[in-house]
Amino acid sequence: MQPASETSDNVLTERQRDVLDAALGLLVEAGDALTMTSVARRASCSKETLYKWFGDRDGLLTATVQWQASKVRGVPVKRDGLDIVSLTGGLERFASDWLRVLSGKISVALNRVAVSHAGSDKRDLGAIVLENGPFAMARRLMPLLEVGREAGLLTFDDTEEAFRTFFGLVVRDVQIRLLLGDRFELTDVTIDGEARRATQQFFALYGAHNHVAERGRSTQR
Amino acid sequence: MQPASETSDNVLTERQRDVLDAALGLLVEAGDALTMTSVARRASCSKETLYKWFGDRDGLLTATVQWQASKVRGVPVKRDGLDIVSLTGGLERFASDWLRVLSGKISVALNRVAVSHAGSDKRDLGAIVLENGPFAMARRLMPLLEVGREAGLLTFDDTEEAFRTFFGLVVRDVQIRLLLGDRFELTDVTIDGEARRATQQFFALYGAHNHVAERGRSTQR
DNA sequence: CAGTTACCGTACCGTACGTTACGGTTCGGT
DNA sequence: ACCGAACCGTAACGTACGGTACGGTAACTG
Repeated sequence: MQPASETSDNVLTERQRDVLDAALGLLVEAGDALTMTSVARRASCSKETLYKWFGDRDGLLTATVQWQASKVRGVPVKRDGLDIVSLTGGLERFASDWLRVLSGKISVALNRVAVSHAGSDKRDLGAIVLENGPFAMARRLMPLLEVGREAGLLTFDDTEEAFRTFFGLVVRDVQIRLLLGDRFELTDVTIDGEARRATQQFFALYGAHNHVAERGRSTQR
Repeated sequence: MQPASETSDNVLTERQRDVLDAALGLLVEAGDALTMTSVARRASCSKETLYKWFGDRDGLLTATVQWQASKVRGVPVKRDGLDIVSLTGGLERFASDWLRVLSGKISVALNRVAVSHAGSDKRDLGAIVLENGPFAMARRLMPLLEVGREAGLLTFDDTEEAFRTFFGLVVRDVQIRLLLGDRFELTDVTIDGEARRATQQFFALYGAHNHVAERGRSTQR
């Protein structure tokens, strides 16, 4: 009765991973119109097996989202950068990677299905995407920000506040426009430019020895 | 064959508006699980009438979204503020209104259904929401920004760039978290604080006679 | 080799829901 | 008073899809 994918560990056979990859592809192509039959056909497996492994359709969707999430656990940002140059580079690389993932077909498809299922009674895909999206980003970036503060390069009281501002400067309206189906030209060079701009603006707001940062700081909280 | 709602004008009888209000309420409560039967029952009308007026389910959804959009055409921002105080106030009020709408149940429900239907072959709800959401905001705010620039209070080359940065500073991760089902406490006082912070940070980046603005400007585009 | 397990392929069942059809009622126009 | 249009309520139809059952096959185990 308990499907194997219920366990928090990723105990998936290679075959199961193949099936989930097929489901992922179908999710990207067909969105929420994905059916159990189509997954079975694409993965060359029987529906009975799908139900045995994943319980029901929701379980399959959940396992698919978790499977993708487990694949994108990015490399942690290095904290060795104590000078302004490496901190800037770290932030820029971070923003660049982030925008690249965010604008990918898989990310858009996953966020779409999670949004449409949010608020449902059953397993909450929104929480999973939230956990492996924005929250994971925060967990990875906030230590870097604090290292920058300890090194005297950044000035802020609330690390989460600073992160969320960085989020806003990087993402802006890109994600919501992609989710709403706006055709969006995001070349690699554009993304790098966006990352550079966001990082510069972030330093303008939170850089140490900056009268603007002092002003902003006095009104925080 | 052509439903009445196909015309770009809002030629809706009072009865039709009542029906769409019922559909709107159902959309907020049940999300995409809204059924034709439930709308007919809630609005005390027959399904035959729904099909005659709106063509099919997609037509009903489209008309509902457009109906809500036609209701929120906000008051245009006054452009008479040429001094820094009224410009700041205008931006703050704008940001505050925006966050309030964005975090409302209706907005979340509409964005949810639009996101889940985006990329569909038929009528594109995503385009409608995009047009009446972010794009409408841009059309309303960009003139104000340009008035501020002409008055020597703001400095930027690309108005749309400036607007998108303001967007990022105001919205940050609020909308995506709401869409993904994150429980979010947004009291009125919190929203006002956010609006004030975003406006201050925007002035820090784009305010005239600000060395930061000059720096940022030199790297734009 | 017999038995068990795991799986594929397919056929099948039940139901929910979009869509249509129809009888009955109200109401404005003549 | 009569007619027709518009509309309500409900029943009925068709289908798509989630979920289940079952026969067949290959591999593994004793």
